[in-house]
Amino acid sequence: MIKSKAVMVAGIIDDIRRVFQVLAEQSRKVERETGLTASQLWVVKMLDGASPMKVTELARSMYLHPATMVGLLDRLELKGLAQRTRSDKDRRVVHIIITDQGRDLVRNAPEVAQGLLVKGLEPLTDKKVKVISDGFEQIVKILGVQEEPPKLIHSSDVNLPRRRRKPAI
Amino acid sequence: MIKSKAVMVAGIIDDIRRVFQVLAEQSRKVERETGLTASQLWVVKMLDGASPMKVTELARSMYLHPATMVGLLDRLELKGLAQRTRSDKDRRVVHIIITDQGRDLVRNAPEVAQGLLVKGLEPLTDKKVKVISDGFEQIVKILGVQEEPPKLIHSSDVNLPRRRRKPAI
DNA sequence: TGTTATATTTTGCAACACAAACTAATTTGT
DNA sequence: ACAAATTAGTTTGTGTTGCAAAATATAACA
Repeated sequence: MIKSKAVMVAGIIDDIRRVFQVLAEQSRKVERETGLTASQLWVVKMLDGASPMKVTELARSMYLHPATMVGLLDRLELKGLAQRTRSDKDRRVVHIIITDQGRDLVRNAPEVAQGLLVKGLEPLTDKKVKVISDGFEQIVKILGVQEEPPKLIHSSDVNLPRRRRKPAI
Repeated sequence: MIKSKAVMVAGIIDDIRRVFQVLAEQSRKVERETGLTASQLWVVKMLDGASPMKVTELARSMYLHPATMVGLLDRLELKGLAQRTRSDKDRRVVHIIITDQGRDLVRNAPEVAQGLLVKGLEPLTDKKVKVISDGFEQIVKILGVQEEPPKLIHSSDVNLPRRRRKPAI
């Protein structure tokens, strides 16, 4: 019997849920092993990709509130993985840079999903991998289109603090 | 130019990361709208699928620690979406049932990813949907195999409290 | 009967995530 | 030039998640 589209969609959603579960559990395991939470590791990786970054840039890239990012950075700085520097050009902004220790960590970080997936996808033929890859791109596109507009219409006030209320008195 | 397998694998990992982001953001939006966190909503949906359920059953089905589930249930009970009943057969166990209000909520719950995906996948041909579906199944299988053994070897003590230490005195 | 196992709960802790308010610096309007 | 508005980052306060360890209460076993 051939599955109907509705059934397949339901299956996809269920699969996503399961992937979600497994990755969450994985990240908890990594946390126990390395003392770094998934969020923290992600920030470090972000910095590894592009080093000085502003607080707001980082927050937006992770869809987080700036206040949340400050907390994350506090902990990372405490662990010596990132460092804050006040900008000279504009003294309001803070440049976050990754430390050597941070880079080391990224090198040796147990790749959460990566290791599993690389190993799991290894034995498949290129063609099969391509099929999977295309499927994911499709999903990202579907989820992405819905996600972009609010950011572009008014040029990114997503996850930034709401307009400050007039201060009392 | 044809992508190498390594590049495709990297792409898949990046796509998963992006799906993760989008869903996390979605769930925060739903939380703002309904006052229910993703975890809470998920428990209610679980109960909607099979009501009465034991605390431990629920915890295991969500890969959570029983203590974590207790907190979730406290909040759900407070909101009148679930209800606890002590079993008569075995007075240690607690049966969790979903309330009418809980069922209502599930009916009208803004389907986090579901809505987006159903709408996004709607215009695609059955064949394309199948390709995507197969891809996800593959990923789940890859992530799953690595994940199963610890549960099966000793018959599921995952996420159950560790052996209690001999009580002091 | 006493020991051991099971099911749930309580307590204590750390991280995450946000909103609101605050400080300091910069830009804009007049 | 200077007051008002904006921007960047931070602090403070609140609620949720998640776990481990210990506490309870009940059941099963030896």
